[in-house]
Amino acid sequence: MVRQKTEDKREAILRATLGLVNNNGFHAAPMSKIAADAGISAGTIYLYFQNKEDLINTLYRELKNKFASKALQGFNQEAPVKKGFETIWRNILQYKLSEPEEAAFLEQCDNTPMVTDASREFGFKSLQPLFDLWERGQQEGIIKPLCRHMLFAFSLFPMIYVARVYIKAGKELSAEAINMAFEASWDAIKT
Amino acid sequence: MVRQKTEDKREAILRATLGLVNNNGFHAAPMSKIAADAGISAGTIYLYFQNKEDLINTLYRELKNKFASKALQGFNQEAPVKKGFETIWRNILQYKLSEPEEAAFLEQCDNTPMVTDASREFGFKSLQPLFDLWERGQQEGIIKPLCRHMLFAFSLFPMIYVARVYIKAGKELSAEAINMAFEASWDAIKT
Amino acid sequence: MVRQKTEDKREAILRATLGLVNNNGFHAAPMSKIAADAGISAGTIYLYFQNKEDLINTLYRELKNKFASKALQGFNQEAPVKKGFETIWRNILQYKLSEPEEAAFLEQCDNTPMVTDASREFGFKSLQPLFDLWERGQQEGIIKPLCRHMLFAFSLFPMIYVARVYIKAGKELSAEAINMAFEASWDAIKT
Amino acid sequence: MVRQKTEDKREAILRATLGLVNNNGFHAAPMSKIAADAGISAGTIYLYFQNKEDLINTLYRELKNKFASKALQGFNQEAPVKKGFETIWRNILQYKLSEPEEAAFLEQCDNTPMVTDASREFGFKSLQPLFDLWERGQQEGIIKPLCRHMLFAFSLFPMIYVARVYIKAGKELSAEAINMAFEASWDAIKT
DNA sequence: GATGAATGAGCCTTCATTCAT
DNA sequence: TATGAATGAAGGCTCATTCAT
Repeated sequence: MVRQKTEDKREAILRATLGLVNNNGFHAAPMSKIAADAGISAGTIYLYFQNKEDLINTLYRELKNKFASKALQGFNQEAPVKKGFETIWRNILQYKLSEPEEAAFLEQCDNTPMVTDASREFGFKSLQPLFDLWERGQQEGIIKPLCRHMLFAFSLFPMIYVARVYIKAGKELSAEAINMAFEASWDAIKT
Repeated sequence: MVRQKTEDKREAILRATLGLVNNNGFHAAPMSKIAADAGISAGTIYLYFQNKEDLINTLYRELKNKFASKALQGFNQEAPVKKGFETIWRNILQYKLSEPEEAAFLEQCDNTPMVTDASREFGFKSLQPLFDLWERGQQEGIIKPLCRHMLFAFSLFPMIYVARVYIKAGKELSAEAINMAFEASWDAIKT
Repeated sequence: MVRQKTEDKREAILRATLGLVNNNGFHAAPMSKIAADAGISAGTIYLYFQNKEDLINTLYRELKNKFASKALQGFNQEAPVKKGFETIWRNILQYKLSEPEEAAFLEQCDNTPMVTDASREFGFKSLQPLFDLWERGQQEGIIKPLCRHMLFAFSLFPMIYVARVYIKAGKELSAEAINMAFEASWDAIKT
Repeated sequence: MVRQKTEDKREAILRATLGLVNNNGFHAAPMSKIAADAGISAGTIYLYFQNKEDLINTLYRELKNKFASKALQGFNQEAPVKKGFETIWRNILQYKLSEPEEAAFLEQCDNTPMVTDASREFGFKSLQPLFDLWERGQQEGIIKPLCRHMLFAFSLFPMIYVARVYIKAGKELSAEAINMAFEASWDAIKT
């Protein structure tokens, strides 16, 4: 069998990119260093990705996909609103804590022109089931009649921010603190 | 008079930097363009700042200072906790809405290695009076016993995020929406 | 059969090269694109040609050969000088008009260091019968005693240039214009 | 006085470009080598020219200008047609022989996509007085009713081609040969 | 203080060529 | 024979910074 472009190499490039961008931002992740970290030659990257923008956006989308699938794990469309929300909320926190590198990368991407609007839109849509849940909650009168951006801002952003701070400081979040944080999140959006 | 002229130039450089970084991120703000926008020569920047990092960090700190002074405007240490919090909360929102350029710049800076940790720490400390207020609230049993990062995340970050989204979309926030947002913020941290 | 297939591939490579070089010049004809256009793998080219220079020079020589055989079609060594010259002159024009791609390629090659002097010399020699004819004409006192380069320049180059201009503009050359052009060519070299 | 971008440096860059392109074609004239030959740093070129295309086109236009002014030297609008034509014809030959480097460069440019159509058009227009002369000749019935491309092809292209061949071979053109060549040129276009 | 021409390291990307399969 | 993934040396260009004026 003819040698195939190995999935391994593609993965290595993506992983190297993730690591370098996380360490010092996009400006510290030149293609040459990515190649070196991936253990390949610079030109090889272009066998797997069209250019740097494509590489970054591909990584962004793959991580967003992974993030969404983790976030929705065990989520039951028909569960009560609060229960469903808690599932997703804890999933997301869990992701942020257990995959801090990926999480940090995704956050970096929200502020760089290297990531296209299309990619960002794609990322946003990955949480559609959560938005549907909120809408149901609003119809049931359980959730405040705020737009999804507001709801996101009040119930998820804080936790994401907190996770980042804790990760950076190397501290641990106690189960109790997490419970309180969830209650705060819920309080913020419930009617 | 000479002194005046000199101050002008410094200001012009800072303003040009703000504008360029905001438009397209750090990578679109080369020193040469900053100089051009400021109406001076490239070399002149180095009479006022050691290098690019110094320029960015200086701007960051100055804006943080301005932000803090606006945030604390009219704030009375001895007012009731909720009242005091509301004052600051509305001040910050006001700042985000009326100085979107500066606000956007500060947020950009939170994700770039160009801004040193020392600068970030400096920025955080500028809101000390708010942290003191929270502590008093906790002693009075009015505010949840969360760390300041948590409290910040739940009561201020959401509003900041919302303001950004609205600014970007060019929409206006109704007084009513603002009121609801404040209540959500307060609900999130009050006991 | 296998032999057939192999010849096919060689031909496909040469044809792909011709097409690509003609469209945008040598710099737009990378080996990878040639391979793609020929429907083969990049490495395969090197089974048929030593390297790019060899490929280009081979194509150049083959086209020069084809050109010469067309140019001399129906040419009779013993015909009167003017008659013989007219035959070749019209053949060449015909070639330039009916095979513009090949003609354009050959002209491109006259200005690139990719084609060796040896190849160019080879190309020049392919018109030996015409040079012999001119020499006979000079001995008969019918043709000006100019060197072959001069004669070529005055009687053939102009027509080639004109054909190129017309091809580029997509216009047609009328039979009358062709006749006039031939007379001008003849006038230029006849005594 | 503040140091100015020296005209010298600009000239050095143009001269280096001319030399390198002439030696081995465009592909042998990388910006880095041009800079080295000009005795400056690579980045400096970009202070004088926007990019490589701009550099090449600028050089092309400057040489065309120089060429045109040499070609029209001593040309008198009101002289008899043949006389006027001879003046220009000999001027052009003189230019080709005395400035072979420049001439060779201009010819290279006619076959590269690096030179824009606009530049080529510009170059063509520089000989307008000659075209006017031809038109007058046609009105007077002295010159064949051919389009300017044809006239150019028959009366100037050959001489240009010859000059190139002689230059390349390092031979000299005798005054007699030149006279004959002129007569051939005139014969080709006169009625 | 102020200038701006000059630098040169470094970036992204292309492409002729090789070689294990 | 044929493949095509892999290479790595260039190439064009940018930009933070310096320094002679």
